Amino acid sequence: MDELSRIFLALADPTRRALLAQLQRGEATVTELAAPHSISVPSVSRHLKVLEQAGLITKSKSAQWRNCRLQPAPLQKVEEWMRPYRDFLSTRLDRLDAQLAINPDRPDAFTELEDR
Amino acid sequence: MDELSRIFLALADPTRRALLAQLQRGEATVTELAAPHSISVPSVSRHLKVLEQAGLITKSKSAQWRNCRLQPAPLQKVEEWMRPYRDFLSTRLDRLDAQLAINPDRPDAFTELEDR
DNA sequence: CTTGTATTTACGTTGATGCGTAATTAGGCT
DNA sequence: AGCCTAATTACGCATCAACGTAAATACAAG
Repeated sequence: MDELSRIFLALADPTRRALLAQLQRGEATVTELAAPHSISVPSVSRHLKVLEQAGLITKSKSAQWRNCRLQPAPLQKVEEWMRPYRDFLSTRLDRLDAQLAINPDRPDAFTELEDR
Repeated sequence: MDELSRIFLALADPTRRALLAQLQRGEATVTELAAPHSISVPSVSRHLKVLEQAGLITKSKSAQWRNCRLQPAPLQKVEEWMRPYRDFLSTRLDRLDAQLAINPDRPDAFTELEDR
């Protein structure tokens, strides 16, 4: 399992994305994070483990509490992976818009023209 | 299954990301997309179905061929989802303010935020 | 040392995922 | 019609993901 797959898989769950959203407000313990959810605390703990193994969060222990904190690196990796697509799709859309202004009946006649 | 989960789940597979990378070069049929991979054509067809249901590609049929093409909307949705995280993680002062708003009585709870 | 709290791990179940092979649908061609 | 190619769907199988309950671990305080 490569790193990007771990990151995307971690993000592919609404509960885990909600946990990340909670952590935007600052650090939080496991029970604090579990409170707004209807699922059990062990389930939240497992979700946090997935997020941790994806590098999206880190846990620092003080006594029996684990303070969870957001980490920026994985999301930066996602940005890097997306960059060529954003460049490609933006230029492609621009050219498609231009083509639609000229030939509104054949928007797909433009596809093979693009080589990068 | 919400839309973002479908998108992230579709991206959480190396084969599917490789298929998207191939489509950066333009349209391609199913067999063309399957050629560089060691898996079977039906498996690639199923992967493409996942990508299609996530909105990442569309298929236009001409005769018995399906021309697959990249679609920008889902990746833009991912960008939108990531934006608040990028803003949050970029500046340390924001984190400090957020932490003070949540835990005004425990100023030492965010001392770890100052490293890095 | 015992109790209470926070968290993780174990266990069993359920549903989803990924794969290859085989069968099926669909279109073009002679 | 018959045949060939492209693509999807059906089937069986193995693996993995998510959940709750229950047990286990870790730590602080009485």
